[in-house]
Amino acid sequence: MAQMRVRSLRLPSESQHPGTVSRSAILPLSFYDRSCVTEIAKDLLGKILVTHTGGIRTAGRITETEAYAGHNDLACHAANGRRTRRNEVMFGPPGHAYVYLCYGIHSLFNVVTNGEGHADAVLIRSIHPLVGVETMLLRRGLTKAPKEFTTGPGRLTRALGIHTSHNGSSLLRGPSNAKHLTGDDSFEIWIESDGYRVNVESILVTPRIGVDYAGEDAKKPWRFVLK
DNA sequence: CATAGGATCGCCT
DNA sequence: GGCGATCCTATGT
Repeated sequence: MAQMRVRSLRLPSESQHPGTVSRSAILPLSFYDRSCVTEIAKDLLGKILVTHTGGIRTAGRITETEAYAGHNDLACHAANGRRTRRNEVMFGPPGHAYVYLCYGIHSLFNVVTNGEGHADAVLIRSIHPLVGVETMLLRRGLTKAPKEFTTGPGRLTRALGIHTSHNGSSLLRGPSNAKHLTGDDSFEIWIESDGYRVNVESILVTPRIGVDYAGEDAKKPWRFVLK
């Protein structure tokens, strides 16, 4: 990966949640502003997806991603340059959230990559919970933590409180300190690195899930799973 | 305006 | 492994 400039983020007192480290770095624009979406999808494994609202932080380590390669990819919403109100955000600048509703129920979270006009995105399919487990369980309507409750693209968004109203949100900002704000006014999403290293042998590569309609593109090995 | 189908999940058998 | 939930999006008339 090209050298990237990271912005140091000093975490406030809430950082002594188990699983966090004293210092993390929000992924900068240069991380998302790259042309190889499969490379970015791989690089996102091991990073930490964070949401912060009303002073409450929830976060988990990314363990599964899928790359969607814009207009050349029949599995992508922007296949053949299709541009609609729903997928408009994908054509915009990198480092933003593309959140859309799937099967009428699930909000699916993607990060927009590559330069403006290139509708590339990475779908986040699973995280391992790290911060704010109680809050995430509450959002999932659970009282006790099952083995895995933030696996699956629909379940992780629900645990993190992400929904379609966050479509278009920038991922380049840190936490809002505006605790007096409520609901979406204070909702921030970002992805950070805590230095966790992923080695190539621990990455399982498979075709993407649920894209059988995409012909030959359905066979492309663009799903990445942290073993 | 009508309608088919979807980058899923959870519960059932 | 089957199926219902649940509703937006895209597309066609």
